[in-house]
Amino acid sequence: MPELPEVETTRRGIAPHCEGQVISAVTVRNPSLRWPVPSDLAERVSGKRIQSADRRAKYLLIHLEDGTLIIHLGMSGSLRVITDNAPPMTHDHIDLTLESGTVLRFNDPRRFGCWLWTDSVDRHPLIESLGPEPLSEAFNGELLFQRSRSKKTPIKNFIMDNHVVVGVGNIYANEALFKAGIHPRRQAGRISLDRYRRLAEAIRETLSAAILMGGTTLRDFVNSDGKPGYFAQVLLVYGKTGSPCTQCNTLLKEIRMNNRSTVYCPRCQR
DNA sequence: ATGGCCTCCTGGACGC
DNA sequence: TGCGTCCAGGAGGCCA
Repeated sequence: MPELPEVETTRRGIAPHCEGQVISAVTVRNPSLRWPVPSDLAERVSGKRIQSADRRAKYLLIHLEDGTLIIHLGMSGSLRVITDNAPPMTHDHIDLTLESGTVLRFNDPRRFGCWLWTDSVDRHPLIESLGPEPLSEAFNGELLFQRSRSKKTPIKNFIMDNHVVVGVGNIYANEALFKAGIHPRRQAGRISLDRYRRLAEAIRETLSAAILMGGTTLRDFVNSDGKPGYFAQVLLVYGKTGSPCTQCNTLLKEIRMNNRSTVYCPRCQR
């Protein structure tokens, strides 16, 4: 799935097409997503003007006059801008038709994504308890240090916890820990402030670089134009088990953590 | 409260 | 060519 860079890439792709537009129709072909698509979604949003296409964590927030569409792409979702009346394909579950004729089309083979509507997004249970954005001023080494005291969970699990910091998924957790030289299994509560400063910087750098390259496409991520992202070409550890470390030539090792593939350099990461 | 595990679902890769 | 198995970018919810 789309991790934060892929969601941000999607947001930037759809924003110019939908901001200021009025929604003229909603077509739900399959409401069976992670949570059922609200049966009154069409009447909630039809005729409403889109104020902005925003993002919080990996949620796309389509702000309307009187509420917000909360969209998550799950593991396999994509949102594309359709301008040529192309017919819907398999797994094209939802169309948002705009007054301009442009269609925002949601495709999600695994259906782990969601489409919800709320009139108070800041108090929505999926949104209100999220940690800071990794690219904001509020996110830094001090924050990670403070929140990690007495935590026994491994550092990789810790930085993937949305209550700590949002938007760090499996690929970028692996990459950031490698850049910061921290072993993914190290206990979060036993890492120094200094090392947390390096880690916060590594997370920030990794995510920013991925956004600049349009996200990571491993199998099937496409942006709003249906194009892949290019960050996969510069991954340092994820998907590179058995390859030599770019720093020391030691062969990269793979372990499972929470059933997610975890790749690291046994020499550089302590 | 904390941490770890399961689960939702489809499809692609791989081995036999 | 076909079939079974495993794996995948998330993250809420449940259980100990």
